[in-house]
Amino acid sequence: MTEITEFYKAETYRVESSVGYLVNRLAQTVTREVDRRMLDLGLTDAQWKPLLLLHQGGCSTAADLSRSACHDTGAVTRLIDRLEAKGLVKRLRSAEDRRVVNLELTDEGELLAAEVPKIIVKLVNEVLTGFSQDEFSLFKNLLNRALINARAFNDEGPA
Amino acid sequence: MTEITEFYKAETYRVESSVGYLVNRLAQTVTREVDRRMLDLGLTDAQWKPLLLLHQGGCSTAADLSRSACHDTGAVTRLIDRLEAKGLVKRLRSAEDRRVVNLELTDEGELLAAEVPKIIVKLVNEVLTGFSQDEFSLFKNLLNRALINARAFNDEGPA
DNA sequence: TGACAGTCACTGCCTAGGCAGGTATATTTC
DNA sequence: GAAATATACCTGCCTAGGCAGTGACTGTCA
Repeated sequence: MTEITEFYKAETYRVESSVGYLVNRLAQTVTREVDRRMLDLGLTDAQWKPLLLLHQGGCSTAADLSRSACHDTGAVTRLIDRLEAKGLVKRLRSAEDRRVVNLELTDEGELLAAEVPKIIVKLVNEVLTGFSQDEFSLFKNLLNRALINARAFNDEGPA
Repeated sequence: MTEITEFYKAETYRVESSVGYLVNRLAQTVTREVDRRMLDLGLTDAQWKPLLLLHQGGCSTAADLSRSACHDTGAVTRLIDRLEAKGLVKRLRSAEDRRVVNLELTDEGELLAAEVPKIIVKLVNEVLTGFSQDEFSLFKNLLNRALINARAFNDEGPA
């Protein structure tokens, strides 16, 4: 087990000065901006990801999507409900495995999905304004390492 | 206006390889772990922050909390409803300004709030396992710069 | 003083996700 | 082939937040 450095102490902890605060606020702020820029497409931040995953072929069922986004399957069911109601996704019961519902984008869904990367890429590049290539790599490296540390919790499970 | 580097391109964009993905996943994973560790206290990730802010004296009204967390005032109203229902917070209509409802922790609320920093600090330090002091500083610096870039969107408003 | 803008808390309606439980179907194991 | 196990999807109930609109109140300024 690696040594744990005391970057923070309970006695002097302040919400606003924490890394956790920064990470959450960054996610919150960007999410909100994505929502705003997706308004023209009639999409939300939660909806563009499954749309793009279906478009790019990485996922084809609700189970795929829930694994891919680390979301509850119930949440995904309802997310698909909303996408289906908007006429962007079709549900097709699989013939091979009758438990499975295959998801397909409608023509309109495909059209929207194709627009998504342009918006997202533009925004991410803007958020990284002023970053050098080295800083960009380092940022990803640090985020990745923090994520790996955090993920370890899930695996350990309750003692 | 600073130059914007094309770290990502729309044609080759993949959800899983994006910095945005890392930031969101990190926030999501840590949030879920906080929820788990707060179970004993009967708190959620959303609830420990207002509790601590009231405890430390940084906030004393719903408006304070909504500004502090960048949340909708409606969301805060309902968050306080839940904290009040748990017997952790009291609402006291202000005499000086009768629009204002002053918030106070109950005795039980104070007790819980005092436990919160221990849990949070332990978790954050664990997430930063393996980080050097330099990396820690750099991480905060990069997050801060990204956040400042992202915040600029809100200020600009629609064109 | 009386209109007006701003602030505070709240409400209804929406999207969104977690958890627990249920049903149908597949797969594995004996 | 029957029983146990796993998987896929769905549902109800919960917390949670955004947006728009409301009523009560305060401060300002003509």
